[in-house]
Amino acid sequence: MIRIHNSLTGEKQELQPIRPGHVGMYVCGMTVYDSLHIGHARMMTVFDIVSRYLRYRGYVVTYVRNITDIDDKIIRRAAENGEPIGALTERVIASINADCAKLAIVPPDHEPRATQHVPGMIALISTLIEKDYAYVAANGDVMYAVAKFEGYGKLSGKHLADLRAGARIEVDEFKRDPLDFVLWKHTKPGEPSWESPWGPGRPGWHIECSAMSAALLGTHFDIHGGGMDLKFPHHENEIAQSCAATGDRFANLWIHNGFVNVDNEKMSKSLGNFFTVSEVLKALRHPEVLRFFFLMSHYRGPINYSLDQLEQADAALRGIYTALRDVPQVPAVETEFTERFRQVMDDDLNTPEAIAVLQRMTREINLAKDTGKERKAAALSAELRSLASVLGIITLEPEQWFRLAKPAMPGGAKNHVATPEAGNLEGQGEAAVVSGGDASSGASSAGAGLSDADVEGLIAARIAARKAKDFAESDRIRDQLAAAGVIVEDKPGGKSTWRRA
RNA sequence: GGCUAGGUGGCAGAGUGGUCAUGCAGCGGCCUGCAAAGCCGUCUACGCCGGUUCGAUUCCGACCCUAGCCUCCA
Repeated sequence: MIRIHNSLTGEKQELQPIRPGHVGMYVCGMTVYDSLHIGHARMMTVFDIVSRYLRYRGYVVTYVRNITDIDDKIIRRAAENGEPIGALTERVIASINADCAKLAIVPPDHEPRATQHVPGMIALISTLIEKDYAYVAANGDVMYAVAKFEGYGKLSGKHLADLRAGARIEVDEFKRDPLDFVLWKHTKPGEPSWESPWGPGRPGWHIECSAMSAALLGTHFDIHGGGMDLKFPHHENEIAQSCAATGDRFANLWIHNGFVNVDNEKMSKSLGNFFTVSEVLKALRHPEVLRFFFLMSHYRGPINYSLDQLEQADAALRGIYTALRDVPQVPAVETEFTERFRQVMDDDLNTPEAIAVLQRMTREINLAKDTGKERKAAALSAELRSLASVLGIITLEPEQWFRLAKPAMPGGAKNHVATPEAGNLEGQGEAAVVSGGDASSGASSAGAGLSDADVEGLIAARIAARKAKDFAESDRIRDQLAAAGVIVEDKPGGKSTWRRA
């Protein structure tokens, strides 16, 4: 039984798919005017885990994650850049897809774009007007009449009266109620527009998701997700639109992921504490480190971004890969660890606890190796890899992992400056991090620059020296390797392995 | 002001009404030519005040503090 925290009720509830065995999930994706930052990446990773895990548990999942490709910010950015809107959005979408691929985020089944669903939005707005939930304001915009919808505020726990009392919104003379929101914006000079019964214009943000989810998942589906900040007003408004228009229940379960903070504050451009994925990946041995960092804490809580945290993720991964080294490949067999893994993941996707299970397995493997139980070590390793693959980690062969060097980062987190507002799409072409399959990788970023072959040569020389009991020479070579960022580990039987620091 | 999350050991971060989180760091051992890695052992916890209870970090109430939202935001 899988239980998930439902933002609508504030409690964990059992996942009971509307269609047995099938789960429909809609997640609010990106407005594509700038590259992916690590807050977005966490959201992507969280819902990637949800879909991966549900599939692992045997459900057929239809995962929809939309792309908002028409919006004020996009129009403004395109104008600033002096490029067509389509060129901007295509470029940004490509860069986001590249980042997601590095982070092992499985592409959703559908990535609808708002501009492809305008007719559906127009139909939805027409219905809302017919049912008297919406009206055409004097300025030509179509507004949603919030007061007409009885359940407004249920998701976010807000009351209309409180919202009005605390309203800091400038009073818009065209609105009947300060809380009413735009469904359709009448066209303004130089902006893209679509024909509609209310004249040329473009859709408001909230209606996009109502239309796209209905088009791909129907009017009643299982899971709706997104970032915490979308709870109000975006998701509240979606509910108001969809339920009012269709009379159906919309989403059963609402999942909201927590934020990535920097110095315990939300990342934001105004604070200048904003990190793009491509920038962060340059400081990491492998993108898996960032993914692991996200998984180290529960998806609903906030996480504080720091290089120190990433170091810990790197160290934790090293520990797991170390156990998997020099273990023969055998078929995976389920044990009590698998059972425990499912138990904790079934309980609201507890990835930190799932990682703890992997780490307990790591110790068991090491112990088995130390006591000569190689079959047991191999079996556990296979099981560990199998479980890790559900989380999308431990994707490399251990020897590949240990040949990757951690890029040199001068200074600490403070030197890890925020991305400037402009120009952070530059350099998308250069790979920030070597990929797992890249054989000749690693060496260049280590600074002292020993190739894998150089290292192997020195290791062989050192083994010979040790065999001859020339420990002075042996230690000299080890120091030489250490200076180049290579750590030697001697094994029983006169063998040695190595890894890059 | 309203709403929503939180406050756990040096750090990160789970969880539980009375035996272990886990990782990093520390300390003591084993192993090693010496290391490294690994293994074993070990130390520093549950914001504050009441209440329920044989017993609460875990349940209830008040309080303090932090973050987010209430305007576009993953």
